[in-house]
Amino acid sequence: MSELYQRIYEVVKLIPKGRVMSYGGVARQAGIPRAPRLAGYALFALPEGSRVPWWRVVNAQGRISNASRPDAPDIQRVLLRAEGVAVDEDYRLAMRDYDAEDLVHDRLAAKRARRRAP
DNA sequence: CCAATGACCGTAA
DNA sequence: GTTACGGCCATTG
Repeated sequence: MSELYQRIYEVVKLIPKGRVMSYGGVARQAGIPRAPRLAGYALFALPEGSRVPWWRVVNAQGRISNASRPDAPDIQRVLLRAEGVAVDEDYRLAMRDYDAEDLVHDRLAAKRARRRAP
């Protein structure tokens, strides 16, 4: 597994329950601003029993676009709704309310600061 | 090595 | 609010 994938997984793990992030946002916070598609690859490559909350990642339009399997969008919607995220019948949600990029950015900054001066 | 591929993004209309 | 298009870049064949 590449080091890049690990960075992506670390970011996704920081998304709190009931919040989401775009693929581009994940890529940015992982330090690969021009490779949002890579986030998709990384999630596609996730093993079955992984603890990475992949369902909290949607596209920048606030829409579930998961084509890994035909029924994947429905699975993802069920998981999100179970956390209190309102997803409509067209698999869309309000990014304005749920985007956690700033939050994750702060958590990463705090983590880096702590590592620098424990 | 080159070409195709894709859980995408930003901008433009 | 939408959809369409060009660009991105690591992975795959």
